[in-house]
Amino acid sequence: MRYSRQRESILSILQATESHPTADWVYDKVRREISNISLGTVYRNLAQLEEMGQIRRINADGQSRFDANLSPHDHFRCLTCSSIFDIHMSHDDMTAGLPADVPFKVTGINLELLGVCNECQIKEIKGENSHVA
Amino acid sequence: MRYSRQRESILSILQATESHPTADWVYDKVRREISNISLGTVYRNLAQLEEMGQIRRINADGQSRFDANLSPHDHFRCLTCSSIFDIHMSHDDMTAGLPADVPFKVTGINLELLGVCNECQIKEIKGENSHVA
DNA sequence: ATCATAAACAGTAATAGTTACCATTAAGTT
DNA sequence: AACTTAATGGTAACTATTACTGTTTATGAT
Repeated sequence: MRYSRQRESILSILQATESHPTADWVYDKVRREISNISLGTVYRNLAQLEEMGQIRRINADGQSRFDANLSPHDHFRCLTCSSIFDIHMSHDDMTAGLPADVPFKVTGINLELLGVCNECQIKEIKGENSHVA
Repeated sequence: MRYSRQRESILSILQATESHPTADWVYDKVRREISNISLGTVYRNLAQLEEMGQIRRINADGQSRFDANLSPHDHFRCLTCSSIFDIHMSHDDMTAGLPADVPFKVTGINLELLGVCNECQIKEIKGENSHVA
């Protein structure tokens, strides 16, 4: 992977915020530094940075949001305004005694495990989908 | 809410599967019963059923998936083929001793709390966003 | 049973977020 | 400095979803 000013700028913008921004928000910000940067470049680099494990993708409603904070943590998402807040709490605490001191009205939990299913692992061994991401 | 054959059909299709289908999959299925049903009708009804709490929406990658199984459970999503599987396990077990007997290679957990943030609760009281979903 | 009302519809157009394409630029190597 | 090719900017295309509009239909009242 070759260095690029665009990617560096995108990453540092993400690292400087705690707001879990969308690609569009990043685009607006990075344009102040690189005025003619293309939106496609922003998307491409966000995908690459995710692939390299330098940022996390959160998919809320219809949009991706990005987070450069790699310390293990979870998120609270407001169903009204779509804001995302960091939650630093053990999963046990979260599901057991749900937040009393937290200014959120929590109405639901989405827990999702990610990985590779059995069938895909088998195919992987057979080399059948080396072409799949 | 008025009865409609279309909505009934959509709901019963969802209740008959464990595959967490997309709107498009539901559309294909329901067309076998109501051949001229419109895709817009499928989307509208899925949104209404969700609103009424009769189905759950799961948002994976760029698409919504739907689940009529209302018993509390979580999901495993394959990063390769996008399949979603039900996980019936306590959150404690899930995050503590992660699945050993399960045929998934688990590489990540997304836990997301949903609800209404402090700011939105205040606005709600003031009646400022009665127009917001 | 007929009628009136508006919810729900089918069909289509429009939108939003994202990806693909391609000619040009520039990072890194020789 | 010349070369190779990853990465870019600009634009077109694509996919999932929503909005619009005239028509149909469920349902409650006459």
